[in-house]
Amino acid sequence: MGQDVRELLWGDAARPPRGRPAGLSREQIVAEAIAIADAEGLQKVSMKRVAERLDCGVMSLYRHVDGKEQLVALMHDTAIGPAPDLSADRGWREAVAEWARATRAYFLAHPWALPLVTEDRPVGPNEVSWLDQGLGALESTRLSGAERLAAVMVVNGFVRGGVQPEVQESYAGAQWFDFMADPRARERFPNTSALFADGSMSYETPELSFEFGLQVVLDGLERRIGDAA
Amino acid sequence: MGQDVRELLWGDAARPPRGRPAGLSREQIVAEAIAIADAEGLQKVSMKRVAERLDCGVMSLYRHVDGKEQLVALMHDTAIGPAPDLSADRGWREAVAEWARATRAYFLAHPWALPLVTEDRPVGPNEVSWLDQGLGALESTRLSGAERLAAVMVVNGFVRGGVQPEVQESYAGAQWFDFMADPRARERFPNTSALFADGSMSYETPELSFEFGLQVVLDGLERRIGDAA
DNA sequence: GCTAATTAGCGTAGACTATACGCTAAATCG
DNA sequence: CGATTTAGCGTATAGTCTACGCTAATTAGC
Repeated sequence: MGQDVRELLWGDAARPPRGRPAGLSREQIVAEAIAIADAEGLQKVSMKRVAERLDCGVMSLYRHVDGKEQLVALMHDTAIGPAPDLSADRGWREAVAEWARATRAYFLAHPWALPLVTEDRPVGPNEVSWLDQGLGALESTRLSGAERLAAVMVVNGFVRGGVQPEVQESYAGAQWFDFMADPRARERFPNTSALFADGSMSYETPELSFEFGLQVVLDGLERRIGDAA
Repeated sequence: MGQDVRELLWGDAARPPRGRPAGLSREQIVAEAIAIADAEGLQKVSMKRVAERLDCGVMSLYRHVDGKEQLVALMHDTAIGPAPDLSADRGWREAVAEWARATRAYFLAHPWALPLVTEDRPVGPNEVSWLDQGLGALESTRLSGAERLAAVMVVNGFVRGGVQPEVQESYAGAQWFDFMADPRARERFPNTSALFADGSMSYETPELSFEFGLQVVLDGLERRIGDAA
């Protein structure tokens, strides 16, 4: 029931008019799974929990979804949705910046997706549309295909890395305090403890850090691109 | 037995001379877990498998490790090891480049660590040393503390993002082919399908993509830093 | 050397997972 | 009215992690 990439991609649903009509739908299942993940985290998403929410038997889910792996992949592709349209004529720099900000907004809205995208997993059509828009943002430049791809991955990697401390307890939390509390930390981790001491690690203004990093990346791209479009 | 950060950080093992002596050690357990992950992937690492390799009962592991979560955290911190010493006087640019290349080498050697580092998890002392060295590489610059931190995270994010397609089947694999095989792909994902058509997505020369991205990031940093040290 | 204290090893059991199989119910087609 | 097709789902199986409590091995103090 639906590992067919074609159906997932192009929406050739083609509901067969024979047989018992479905009460459940894949969309409902995925939506409920996303709701659980948003509220309680990805690891609280189990087939049982999803079935309870939909008031159906656990095995009924498998009529609409191949298994948990596919369900999780669908969660991501559904939650991220189609990429924003960047075809406006603002020039590549602002287009890439918008792409980066939109990506960041997604991970802030659905923090559970962050570890997910690093996993080896099937890619969905919406995610492809994001890649496509990212590449499109660089269309006006004279970068080669491989360079454009590399550029999108630089931006994407930067966004993910920057969002992580915003989204996860451990980074901003008491963890650093434990490390830096020991007096020997000054000797062993001098740079980190200095940063910690002056409050630079508190992540109180994540937007500023993000914009700083973004401008760094864009500056680097601009130098490689040469001219602005 | 040992969620004590202190012991983990500073090696204050302080084996108590009373009681039955230990036949197992945390180091052995972690080493065996790493061996499994290297050979078969992280998800093949179970307490049972580790115990089998060590020829001991499953619950014996819990005398040396708090639980699976801590074990996995220890795997990463042990596998990555202490950061390379970058205190040579090559200037910040080459120091950051070395840091990035070393980070990439780690993920290539232990691909299972890639999804791991994106998870919300306890950070270990070796990982802190990497952060510290990364910050140290930028010591000669006039960047503020927060900016240095942001810079390290840009580089780190870039490395992770760039390594992912090198390490995972799905990215270089038949997945893209499925998407791009359909004639409608040209219309819906024009930029991606163009890249796919001319072979730019085959990831045949990952080093080149990596170096391209790295230079982009370094150029961006250089512009923010102004002078080279 | 004996006893108490301390620690390591680990078997059992419980509470979770995901999912393969096969049955039953509900719909349409001929 | 069958025959066919599909949906819903109960049961059972094979995993997972780990809390608890017992036994064994060692040392400290007497």
